[in-house]
Amino acid sequence: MIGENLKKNNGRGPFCISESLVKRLSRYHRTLESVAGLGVTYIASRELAEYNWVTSAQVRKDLSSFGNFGKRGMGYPVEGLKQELEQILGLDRRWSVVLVGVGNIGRALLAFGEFRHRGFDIVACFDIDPKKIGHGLRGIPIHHFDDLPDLVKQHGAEIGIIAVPTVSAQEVCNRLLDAGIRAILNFAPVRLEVPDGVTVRYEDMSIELEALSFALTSGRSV
Amino acid sequence: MIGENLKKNNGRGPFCISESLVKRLSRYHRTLESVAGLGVTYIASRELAEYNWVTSAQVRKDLSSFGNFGKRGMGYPVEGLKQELEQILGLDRRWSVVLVGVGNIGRALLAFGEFRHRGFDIVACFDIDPKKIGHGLRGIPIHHFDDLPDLVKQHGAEIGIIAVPTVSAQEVCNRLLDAGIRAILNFAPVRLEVPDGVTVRYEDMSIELEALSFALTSGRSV
DNA sequence: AATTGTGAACCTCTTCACAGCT
DNA sequence: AGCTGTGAAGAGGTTCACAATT
Repeated sequence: MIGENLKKNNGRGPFCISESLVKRLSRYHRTLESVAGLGVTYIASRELAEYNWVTSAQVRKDLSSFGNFGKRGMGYPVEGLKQELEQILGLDRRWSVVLVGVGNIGRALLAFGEFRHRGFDIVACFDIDPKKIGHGLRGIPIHHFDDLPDLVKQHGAEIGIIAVPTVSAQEVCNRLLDAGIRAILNFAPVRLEVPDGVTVRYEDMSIELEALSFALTSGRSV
Repeated sequence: MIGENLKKNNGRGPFCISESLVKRLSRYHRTLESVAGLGVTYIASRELAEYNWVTSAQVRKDLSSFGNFGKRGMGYPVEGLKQELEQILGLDRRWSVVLVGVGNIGRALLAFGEFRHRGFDIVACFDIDPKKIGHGLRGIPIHHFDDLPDLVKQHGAEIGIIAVPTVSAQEVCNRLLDAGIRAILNFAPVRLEVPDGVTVRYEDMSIELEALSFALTSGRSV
């Protein structure tokens, strides 16, 4: 969905980037993190490609939509490219995240240390069940959902995670938008209605298992 | 990646189905489950489309790759189509799943009741940490990883979930393949090397947060 | 000699538009 | 009249292949 050459519209404009491109950039970034640890200073598109199961042309095209980061004959400078990707992806800072719904998924996400490690801090979580309020999990307090706006403002949170039952997801989404949240990770298996300028990503683990079920049943790979 | 009309190759052949098509079929199935509960008997492609944020042509094309399930002038029979999709997706049975790695993600998945609800039973889990062995979680025993082959056979498990650190993922994958597993859900952020006929799905929650980070940083939607 | 950056070709998936049923 | 099923057209994303550069 790249409308035009992004280099000519750097950081501006309403251009839509394909989901797959952003995911690939994230993976390139991880690869760079790990090879940087090994002392590698330059990496060719071919190597970056092998690690991520894409073609080298894909890597070059992906990177070239954001700038000319490589040196012909040498490849890409590992540290430099890593930093460029961090700027592009917004990984050169930490993000405050609020979590709504402390049921099975919610608790699982709180236990999942990887988010913090990747720069995303769950600063507060919310539920409507009075029995859950107050009992902090892993040092993160559980608040009543009504206190959402205050706490979002207080923590400067910019990302919301929805981990409530499907029927409540849209309502929770609306409240998050009211509180100023513009980016949502939704674990409820339902499409959310949001205005322009708000990004929603969907995480649906059951659907991945169903894809495996399909593959085993049909004998086709997916 | 639909090679040819699937109706003419029904259930046979090495045809590859696009990831997005399978996911849409799963969503259609869920929609049918919920409208079936409301007593609706026929549903038009337009309605099915609205629930899932796709076009009605997309719905018709998707379904028509597997058969002629609709009645012109009326739409699709809810119950009939639901059953067809269950057959196509392999959701007309239960699946036995083994989970490898009882760290944060592993425990989270065990706590996540949705899998069982959708027909996937985690029948055994595995770890290499002797301190964890034996202590069952939610009635599911934790075995030593060495016992994997026996228990896979014993339970007739066909799906494996990998929830171990990145460095061990490929090794665990190989052992799962040795044990006869042909479908894997991998939570480690690394591409797995597998032979033809094996399906791997990747689940990477951090990458979704990074996509949100990108959207907020760049002002572009994803 | 090696590797990037990129226009063009290619391929896959989505949407259009309408013939064909009910 | 209403809706499906589908060939054709369109859009978007990927790969090819080569000129440009170090």
